[in-house]
Amino acid sequence: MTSKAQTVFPAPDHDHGSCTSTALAHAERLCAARAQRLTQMRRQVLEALLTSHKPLGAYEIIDRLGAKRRPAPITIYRALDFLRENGLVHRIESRNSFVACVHSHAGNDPVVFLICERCGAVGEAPGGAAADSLKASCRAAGFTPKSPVIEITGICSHCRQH
Amino acid sequence: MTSKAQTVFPAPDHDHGSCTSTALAHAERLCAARAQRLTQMRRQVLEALLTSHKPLGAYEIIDRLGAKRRPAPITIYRALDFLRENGLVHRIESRNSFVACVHSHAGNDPVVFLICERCGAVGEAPGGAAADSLKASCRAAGFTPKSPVIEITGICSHCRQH
DNA sequence: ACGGTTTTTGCTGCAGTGCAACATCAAAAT
DNA sequence: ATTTTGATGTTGCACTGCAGCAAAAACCGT
Repeated sequence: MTSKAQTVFPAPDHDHGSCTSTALAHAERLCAARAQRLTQMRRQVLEALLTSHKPLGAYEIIDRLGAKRRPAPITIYRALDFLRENGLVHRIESRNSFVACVHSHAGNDPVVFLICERCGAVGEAPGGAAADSLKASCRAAGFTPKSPVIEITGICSHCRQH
Repeated sequence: MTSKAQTVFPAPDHDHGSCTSTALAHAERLCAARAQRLTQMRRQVLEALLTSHKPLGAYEIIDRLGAKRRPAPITIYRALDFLRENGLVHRIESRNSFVACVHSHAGNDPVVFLICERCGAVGEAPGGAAADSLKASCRAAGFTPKSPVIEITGICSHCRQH
């Protein structure tokens, strides 16, 4: 079961470097396939999110690539918009912050974000099962759903053990 | 089925006045029972949310009670904190705004917010069924959940018909 | 009614979020 | 080569949300 939990919450000591470069390579392939441009700026923003492995706010992102010249907030938001449109980044609504997406999402099943209060890590759990009952609730209310947001705060498996 | 949908999305032409005063009376009873003080400020903020029947941001709330003297944002947030702690108001995370709660929530089942993109109305659907599968997802990830946030954007029953 | 305590509100200031409008510059299409 | 599109830079602004302190109001025991 530990192995299963790790697919959602990577161990704190896992190989950041390799998972970052894997994700970057995937982003490049995906953009190439779609004729979308993964520019310097966009790549840097994605990279900042990948290496932090936690949700970051716009200003935190600026701080992390601010060595040379600090881009304005709007620049970050535009890069984030692009990355979100291409499914490379998610927005955490309850935190006004953003995380890099590590999976390839199966179909358009909604994702459940598990947000650790202690360490700030965010895991993505499959939401297929919950989606069915949510759709039923929507139907009962005569509501036509578009994008479901499911965010759960709590304590992650690693923090739990201490 | 229309009657069922109306329990989640009240008809645009329903009797605001009576549902507002009912909710206010309920708030008063609840605060009295808990020895909590429903002060002028708090009451006014709740009233603004009830009469609007849509989510409002802090500044919008200020505008609605600003006739006489405009309270500072912090005053509004404090009133909102109080109202939320007592379950009279919910925060819509994906909008940074707040709605008055119209039901008595059964137990601590999570609520599903259905947010209409067209008219801005927010309905509260029961989330008991979805909660079970979400809890299962959490367990599988070794995650101990606290407060689930479920918000779904889409088109409500009334807007659908036009 | 009095003073003391607690709660609530007012006030100032600040950091972060997020967008609009416009200018500039580079790449792609014609 | 020219036009069109897209990306970034710049300025400015409005909203969100809280910290810290001071003043005012409500509560309570005597």
